[in-house]
Amino acid sequence: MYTALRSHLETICPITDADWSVFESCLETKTYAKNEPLLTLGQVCKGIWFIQSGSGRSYLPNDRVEVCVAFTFENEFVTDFESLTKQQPSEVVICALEKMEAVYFSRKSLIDLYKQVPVFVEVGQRIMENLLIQKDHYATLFTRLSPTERYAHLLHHFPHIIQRVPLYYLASYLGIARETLSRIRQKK
Amino acid sequence: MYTALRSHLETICPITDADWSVFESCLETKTYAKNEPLLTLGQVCKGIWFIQSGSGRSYLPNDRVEVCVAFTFENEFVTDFESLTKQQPSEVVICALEKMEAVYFSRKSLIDLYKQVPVFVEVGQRIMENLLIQKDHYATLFTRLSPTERYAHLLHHFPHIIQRVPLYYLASYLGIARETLSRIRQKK
DNA sequence: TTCATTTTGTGACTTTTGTCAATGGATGCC
DNA sequence: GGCATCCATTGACAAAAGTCACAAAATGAA
Repeated sequence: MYTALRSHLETICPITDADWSVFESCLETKTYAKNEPLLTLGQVCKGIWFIQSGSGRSYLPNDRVEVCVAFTFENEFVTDFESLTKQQPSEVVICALEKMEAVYFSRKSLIDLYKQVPVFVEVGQRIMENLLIQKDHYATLFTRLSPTERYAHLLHHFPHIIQRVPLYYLASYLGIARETLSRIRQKK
Repeated sequence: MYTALRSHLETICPITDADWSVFESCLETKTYAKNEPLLTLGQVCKGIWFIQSGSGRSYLPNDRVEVCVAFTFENEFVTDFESLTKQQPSEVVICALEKMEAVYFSRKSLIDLYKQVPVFVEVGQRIMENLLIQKDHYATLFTRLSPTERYAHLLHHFPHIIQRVPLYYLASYLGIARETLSRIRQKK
């Protein structure tokens, strides 16, 4: 069971069958219909999802307009990191962009796991490192590049995002108006 | 010695005198003149600095224009996280914005420390969590807010940055032209 | 102080992007 | 199939920010 998750983790650190079975007992499969929320506004995030199929969208519903902050796909983790670590109400909404099947594990079970099976501490560390580096790249995308360059960057480095995400969400993610994105795409 | 660093870490997790003395033996004081580099372009980052006095600036020298990506002050850590964790050449330059005194510890000594004194694993985890949340806020600053709002946000949440950083660096950090920042400040 | 250098501010103009309104196409539901 | 809704595109115009040129402060060194 959960072979995709296991092989994903094994790219970080080898895991023995015994260690894996401890982790496996914390896992739970969850499915979501298109547009169904994984986490709603103001809810305290209690765990982490690993997407087996489908995709997710994280957005800030605050202002008059939604702002998409992340898209997540197969073999990626999704959570509201700030709400999860501080156990405070979430400011983001996470919902299924497409019909989604995910493996879910709670923060509580993760904390226990860290005590029982130390190898997972290192795994968690590595995942957090990668998340931080990703966030940094995303931030850089906005400070350094013009809208046209931002789109070109996605096209080059993350073409699957453009293929699977509606353009009006993509525009929001890139911090530009839908119409501007339309014109950028025409020029190509 | 290094009381500022110790009390900073103790806000995260209590540390016994015995544990602290192990850590202390890894520490080294370094001083930098104004504009002196801590880390240059292409260099592999080997450690982490904790600023005791003064301030630092991290910037991308890539394009024709420098892009400031971070300012760091007393009681904050500074490093190039990506270069440090992947041990690859740095794409950012870190230099002293003002005359700086810092406590330095190497990645190598940190890895040893994690093995010898497990409490520091948790400390490291927490620091990384906070870094990730900070980065996320910075990224949001750019996707959600207009230049005027970005400046207002800094003024409200990080007034010390505005007080101590030259405006042309600040403009670069905010992703706007120097002149635009000048005009935003006039309007107030 | 004086001079040179660095940093900040202003005005005129250009370019880019946003906004509004309308249209066309696609999709899904009955 | 027909209809309604959602999404993407386009045009005209407005607003915002960038660029260039230059001036005014501020800073620092001799």
